[in-house]
Amino acid sequence: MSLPRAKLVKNFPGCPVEATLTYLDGKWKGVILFHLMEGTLRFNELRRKLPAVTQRMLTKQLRELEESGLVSRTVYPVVPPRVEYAMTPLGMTLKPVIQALAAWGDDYVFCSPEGRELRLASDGLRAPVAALKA
Amino acid sequence: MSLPRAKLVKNFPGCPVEATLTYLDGKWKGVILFHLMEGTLRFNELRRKLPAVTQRMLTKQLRELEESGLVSRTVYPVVPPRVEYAMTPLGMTLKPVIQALAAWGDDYVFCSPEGRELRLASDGLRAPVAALKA
DNA sequence: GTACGTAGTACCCAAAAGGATACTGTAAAA
DNA sequence: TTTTACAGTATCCTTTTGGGTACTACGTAC
Repeated sequence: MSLPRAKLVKNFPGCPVEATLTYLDGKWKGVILFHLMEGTLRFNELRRKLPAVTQRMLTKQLRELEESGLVSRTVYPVVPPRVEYAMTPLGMTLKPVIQALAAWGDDYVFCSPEGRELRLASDGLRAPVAALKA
Repeated sequence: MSLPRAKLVKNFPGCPVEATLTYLDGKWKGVILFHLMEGTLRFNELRRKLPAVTQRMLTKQLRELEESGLVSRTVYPVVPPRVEYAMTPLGMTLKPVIQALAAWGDDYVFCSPEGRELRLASDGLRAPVAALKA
């Protein structure tokens, strides 16, 4: 439809940040995009990369990503079935975003040794504070 | 506790991307951070910037951001009450992330003229495709 | 003396998100 | 002949998230 690229986003009940987060929202979308950035994957390949996800959830998240146009789904009519998931060109434009998210996570988020709990580098952000000046 | 900055994140049931998203997750956190990046705001100032948020939700989201250590809350014991919210140094490290999210939102997310519905620039990403090669 | 602005809480409810489990059909491998 | 891998669905249930409304206290302005 060749919409004029009017930044109608300004009317969004929030801001461009929220707008983007809308598409990344969902428990597994971040990881999925992260892995697909590296290359096409089959359904069960993805599943193995996300040990904790259930089949149902993986399917759901992939369908949503597909509907957004960020990920493509290609079915090969063979048996056993072969379905490949890949980033679309539009999806690839998210690369800088995913990289920014990953970089921050690497620098500031830790798992407590015991379990699954996350924690921020709140202990004064010793080393990281340098990055602040840069 | 001066944890060695071991990247325990590698054990996270997802990846650094998910880890970061964990902290941005919540219907209003993105917008709040976006606005606080520009400077300290009082509770009702924020509220005016987010016409659609309810008092209860704004409070909740702010408390969560405070608990993460991304935002600080300063109470001035005067009457009427005065409470100021500001980014912490740790919160400020999110700036590149917020900027990346905002940039992508600006470029690729549109509101349909009618209403509140979001849509991606899926019509072939005409202009944006150039950015892909860069 | 009533209303207003400030920064919230408390309580209840609806909707959405996520999870557990079981089931499908085909072909090749064991 | 049973099992395995593949890529899912279907059904049900629990948890989380978000929203609506009413209430608070205090001091000032009208």
